[in-house]
Amino acid sequence: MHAQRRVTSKDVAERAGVSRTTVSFVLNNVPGVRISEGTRQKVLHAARELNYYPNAAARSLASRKTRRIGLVLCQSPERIFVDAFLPGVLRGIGDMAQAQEFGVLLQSVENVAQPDAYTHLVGEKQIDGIILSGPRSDDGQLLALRKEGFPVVLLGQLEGSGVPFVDVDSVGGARLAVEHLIEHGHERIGLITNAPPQYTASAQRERGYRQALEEHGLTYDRGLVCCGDFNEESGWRAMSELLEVVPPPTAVFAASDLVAFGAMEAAKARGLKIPHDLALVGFDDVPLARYVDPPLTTIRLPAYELGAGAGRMLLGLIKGEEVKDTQLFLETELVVRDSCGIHEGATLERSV
Amino acid sequence: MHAQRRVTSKDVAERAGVSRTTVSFVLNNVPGVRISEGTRQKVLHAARELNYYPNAAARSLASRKTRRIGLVLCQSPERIFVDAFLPGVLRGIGDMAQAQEFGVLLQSVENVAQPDAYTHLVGEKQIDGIILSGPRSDDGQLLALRKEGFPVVLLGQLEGSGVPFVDVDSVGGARLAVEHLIEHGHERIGLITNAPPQYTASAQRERGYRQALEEHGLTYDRGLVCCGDFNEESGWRAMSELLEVVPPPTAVFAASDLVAFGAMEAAKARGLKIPHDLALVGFDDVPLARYVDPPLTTIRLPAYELGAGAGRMLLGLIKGEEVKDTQLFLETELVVRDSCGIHEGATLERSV
DNA sequence: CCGCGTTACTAACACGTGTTAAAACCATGC
DNA sequence: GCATGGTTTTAACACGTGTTAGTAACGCGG
Repeated sequence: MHAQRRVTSKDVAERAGVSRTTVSFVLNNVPGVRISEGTRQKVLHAARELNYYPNAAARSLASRKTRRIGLVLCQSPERIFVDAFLPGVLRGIGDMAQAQEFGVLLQSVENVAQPDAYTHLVGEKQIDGIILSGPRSDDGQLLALRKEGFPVVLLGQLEGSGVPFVDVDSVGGARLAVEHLIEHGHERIGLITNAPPQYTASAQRERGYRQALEEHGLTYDRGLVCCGDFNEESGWRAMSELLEVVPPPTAVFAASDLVAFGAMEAAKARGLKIPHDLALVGFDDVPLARYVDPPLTTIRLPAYELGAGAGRMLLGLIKGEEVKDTQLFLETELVVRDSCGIHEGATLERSV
Repeated sequence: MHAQRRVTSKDVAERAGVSRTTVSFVLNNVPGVRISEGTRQKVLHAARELNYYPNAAARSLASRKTRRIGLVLCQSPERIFVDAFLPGVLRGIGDMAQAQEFGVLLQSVENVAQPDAYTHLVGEKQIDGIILSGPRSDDGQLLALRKEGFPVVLLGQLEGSGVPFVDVDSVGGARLAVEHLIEHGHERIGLITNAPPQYTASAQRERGYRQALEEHGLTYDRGLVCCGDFNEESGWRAMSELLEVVPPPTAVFAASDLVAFGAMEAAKARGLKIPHDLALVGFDDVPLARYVDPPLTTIRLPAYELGAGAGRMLLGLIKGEEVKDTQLFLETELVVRDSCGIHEGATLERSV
């Protein structure tokens, strides 16, 4: 009727006229065991003829390795932001895994109150290692895992925890943005942060802003700094405040594109022309940054590279290699569009 | 040193003073086997005390079930489009899987030339069923899988193949958009398709456009139909053509938001005010649709529900339930913003 | 006391592979 | 002919669970 009986390594062995063990040796290229070229070919041929696939469960059971990694997505307040980068990150992780013939098991943790939602993956030995996106500092499970030596890599850092991670170089990115404005003559540059300062990323972006100012001999003015809170609404409010300052800034760095969108609308609502009356630079390069009016100059995050980096690092840890750079910061990239005023008078950018 | 020896069901059995089989009976709630409440509690207690997790590989091997489903993402030309919905779809699938204690194994197929990139998942028995996003009609592997009775569900349909699928009701969605325009007085309504007509989704959206016209006694005018090609550039070109027609349309339905963005720019470039001089409705509700100027009225696709529907259907097939609705079309939703002219004079919509 | 049905449990095998320790084979030199 | 050493191959066990067939305990009517 259905399913012709599964092909096992025993069938391959019989077909090739050898023992099952020999088949295993050949197919796994076991080091230290020399197999004559003749038998090797016989085995490979038989396996191909029978369309043999080794059973993953049996293999895992015997070898104690699953050839799978877990990707855990923790719900974060910046969901919209995370969503925009998820496809790129997934591709990065997927490519690395595929290259080493690993699978990727996805798990999303809805509820922060139930943080053991991914522990079962480890307990059941579903995976050999785990990539955790959006880690919470109050995640006890995480530290427990690490203590027992289970391979873990974070996407985004958890300061002081010592857990290996891959993250964006936010400081450098912010500096890139602000230096760009400075180089084009601006001296009064406002900052709208992406979030309250207790968020690591927020503090780092502010640090970059500060560094850029100081390195170019400009003074850091607290009055030119306002706090964003992830969404555009907060950007609107912050920009409104900044425009009350006298004299007002000639340029603003908004440390998040979403916040920048709100800020842009607020400036427009007051009759200001961007970039003519006010230059604006964002951060993240979310997909719609190039569509707003004017197209937003911003800092691109290396989504694919984040995923690929985390995947590569985790696979290294799993294989027991001595991974040296266990804390990886990836470089960002300045994407120049119109909102910064460099292209004054140019028409709508239509390229990718 | 490391890893205190794994806790097995044998340990639980000894601790509870029963046999290993009894443990299995209790933990799996095997139907038809009656266990006294006393032993049941003893077993559960022991398992909890020892922090016991059954080994997934062993369980798979013995039961011939993996409790995992595969999600295969095929590269499609509409990548930008797919990316925007991926997070929602993932959440939908993930939720359904999690509810039944299934895992989700992700696999992306980069290269169309290598379509067997996901066959190994089945051959190795990594998964019990598969969800295929962006199926190609020339995918021989797919039909082979189906023929041998392996549970498959498509995201997006493959006409005439008979493979179970979940898809958007594109016809209904397009009708919704066009009816909205008709109800507000428009009689010359142009269509810009999302893609060349050989694409199923494109043909369906045109059909919906046609149905809406006919049901309201308007005649279908070939001259008011132009072909888009996924991107905004094609939308720009198509809109330029439509505006040459005399008399020009008073409203345009662009069967894709991206195409609509290009069309919107083209209209603006000719000095037309949207929605005053020309009403515009899009399709997809990509995240940035609410940010363009004016915010785009469009048709929302139920991303989460697509994932949830596919997940539910696949899990049903796996459990051998008689799934009756094996071809599922999900309803869309009209999202009214400003580009259609209904809110004439209203201020920028700032709500979610 | 015996036979019988029901309930609660157990012994033993199956699942398909990895891997170790030992055996078979083979050529070589004495 | 035989010990030697190296190369291939094999038999046998381990991995941790699900599951069938079977047994002990128990109550009950005869």
